[in-house]
Formats: sequence, C-alpha cells, structure tokens
Amino acid sequence: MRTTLALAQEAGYAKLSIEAVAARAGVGKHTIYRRWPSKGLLFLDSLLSLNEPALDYPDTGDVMADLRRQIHAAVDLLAGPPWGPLYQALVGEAQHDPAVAAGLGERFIRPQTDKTVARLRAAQEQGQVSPGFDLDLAMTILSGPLYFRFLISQEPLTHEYVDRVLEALFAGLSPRG
Amino acid sequence: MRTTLALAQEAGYAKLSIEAVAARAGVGKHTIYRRWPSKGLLFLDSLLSLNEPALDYPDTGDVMADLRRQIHAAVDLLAGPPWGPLYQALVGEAQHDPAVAAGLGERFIRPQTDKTVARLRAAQEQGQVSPGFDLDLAMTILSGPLYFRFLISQEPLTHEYVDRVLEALFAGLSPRG
DNA sequence: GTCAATACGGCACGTGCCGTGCCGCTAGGA
DNA sequence: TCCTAGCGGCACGGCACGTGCCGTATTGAC
Repeated sequence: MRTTLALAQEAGYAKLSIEAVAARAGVGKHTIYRRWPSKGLLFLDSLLSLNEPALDYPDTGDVMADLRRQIHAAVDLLAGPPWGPLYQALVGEAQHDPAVAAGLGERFIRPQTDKTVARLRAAQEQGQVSPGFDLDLAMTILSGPLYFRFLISQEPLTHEYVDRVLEALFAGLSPRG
Repeated sequence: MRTTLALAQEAGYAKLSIEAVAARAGVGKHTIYRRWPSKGLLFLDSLLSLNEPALDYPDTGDVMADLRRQIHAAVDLLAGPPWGPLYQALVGEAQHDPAVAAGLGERFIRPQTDKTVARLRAAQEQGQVSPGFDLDLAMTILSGPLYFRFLISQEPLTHEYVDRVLEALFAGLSPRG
C-alpha cells in the first residue's frame, strides 16, 4: 500500500499499474491479486490506510464556529498534496467502478456524513439551526459546494471560500434573511 | 462519435477502446487518432455533439419558479439513461485527464454557469435575491448539492430533491430565516 | 523434531489494447 | 491527366492484464 501511494504520487493514478507496484515492492503479482481484486480497491485501501487524524467535530456550543473549524481542517487535508490529487483520483475512479464507489461511500463518506449530521442535530436542539430543517439535506448542501469546486471547477479550496459558503448558507438567498 | 456513444452505453466507458470503435465503425484507427488525441477527448466530443436542447432559462419574473423549471429539465436529462451514466463517466474521466477537465469546463460547465448567473443577476436586480450576494457563489451553492448527490452519494436525482434544495437555500439554515 | 500445508517471489504465458508504421486504393483539385 | 491527401486494412513492438507453474521459506500440528 505504501508503494501504491508512492507510485500514484509520482506518475499519477492513471499511469499506476499493479505490475509496477509489484515490481517496486519486490513482490509477486499474486501476492497483490490475492488481497485486492482491482487496482481501484487497492488504491482505496491504500489511501484510507493513512487514516488521518479522524477529523472529529469539536462542540463548543457555537455551530457556525465548529463547522468552520472542522471544514477548515478537512479542506487543509484535501486541498493540497499529497491527499488532494490522490483523493481526486479516487473519486474519479469511483465514477467508473461501482465497487470503489461502494467502498468509498461506506468507509469515508458515510462516517464523515454521520459526524456532520450529529453535530448539526446538537445545534438544532439548541435552536441554532431552523427546527424543521432536514439535516441530511443540510449536510449535502454544506458538502456539495466544496465538492463542486474540488471536482468540477477544479479551483483551489481555501478557508476563505469555506467561510463564504457557510455565511451564505446560514443567511439564505432571500433578501432580509 | 455515434459508435463511441453506442459502445459506451453497451459496455460502459471503462471498457471502451479506440480499437473497438474503429472496428465497429468500419474505420482505420488512424482516422480516429488523426482527429482525437485520446479516448477521453473523443468521448467528450461525442457526448457534447448530442447538443441537447440547450437548457435555456425562462424568465417569467419569478426566480424560484424559473430556477426550479430549469433545474428540473437539467435533472431529467442528466439523471437517467442515456445521458446519466455517460455524463458520470465523463466527469470521472475529467478527474484523471486534465485535457478532458479543461474541455468539459469550457464547453459545458462554463456556459451553464454563465446562464445561471445571468438569470440570478436579473433576479437580484428585481430584489428577489439578497443584494450583496455573490452570484458565482450562489451558483456553486445551487449546483454543488446536485453534483454531490450525482457523483458521491450516487442516489437518484429527483424533482423532489431539487425542490427541497431550492427551498432550503432561499430560506437559509438559521432559524426564522 | 518432523512434516504437511500454505504463502511467497520469480518467471512465463496468452490476451487485449495502445500508438505508429507501411501498403494500395480512391476521390478531388490543378 | 496526373498528383496528392485522406482513407481502410494490416502488422508491428510495447505494455499491462490476469493466470498458470515452480522451487523455496515459513508456520502450525502432532
């Protein structure tokens, strides 16, 4: 898995091959195929094995500040190397390979989602978030713009952008929000 | 290009090969390589050549209704076959191939973005959108959740989801919005 | 301490697709 | 009438795939 990440960083995920990983790692190809059925799942495991400081939400009582802090941390991680390009490649692969999509969803997206929703629920109970608001929806509305910028615009994710998104979301589009 | 789309639909983009396209189309491989430098750009051209009824915004004076109508149309197109899976594959490929990313941005994302921003600007001038609101930001906040659901959650895009997103965005997360 | 089972590294194979040569044909313009 | 550019067809070397087979080393049971 270390070799996989090294090669992916050096040449890009597109040029990554199981053959090259085996050679560089000094390992037979069987040894890889015995554990992973495809390049995508090998890459998924490799990336998730880094298991970054689990991105947990603080709860200081101020939702806006907590969200801000947590998303800043996530963005710091995902925006730059080495995580940024690798995670982008992983999401790209998920579009082609359902097994990768499923693994990514269960092992990364779902946990992050759950944490965010839990923090939002606490905020809602304290009256900092509108009572009727569907929190799963709120979660996608929060993440969506970040992923859009990351995957579609391919512009850099900055703290300033996160702040503007958060501000806008709480205020709403309507006048005199 | 027709053959490219046909094969992509039959076997999936991942299994698409220029060799197969040439064979099915009764054409020499040179004839393809002379026009397109890569499978990704061939696919981009093929998909955009369909040039669907250009997804123009109506302007009835009611932003909310116009956005709703336009996004419903976009979602009808992108959610189901044949566009859905093909567009998903295209975005996936864009994560691996910068040339595809650039082409997709310039030729599809940018025009759609511009149209949306223009419609929002008209609404802002009529006081239906908060005066200070950054409209490019508004645009990514609108699109982001849809792309998130399309690419990350991989749940179906429905009219109902679009409506909930729109409602939520105009109201804002804060209580008594 | 012995032995069988298992996982291993190394090598080779057939297959599929890549991208690029070369061939001979054909259609269109000078 | 001829010349050229583009074409379909074919073949090639190269690479990575996924899967066999071989001989070796490690491990766990008895």
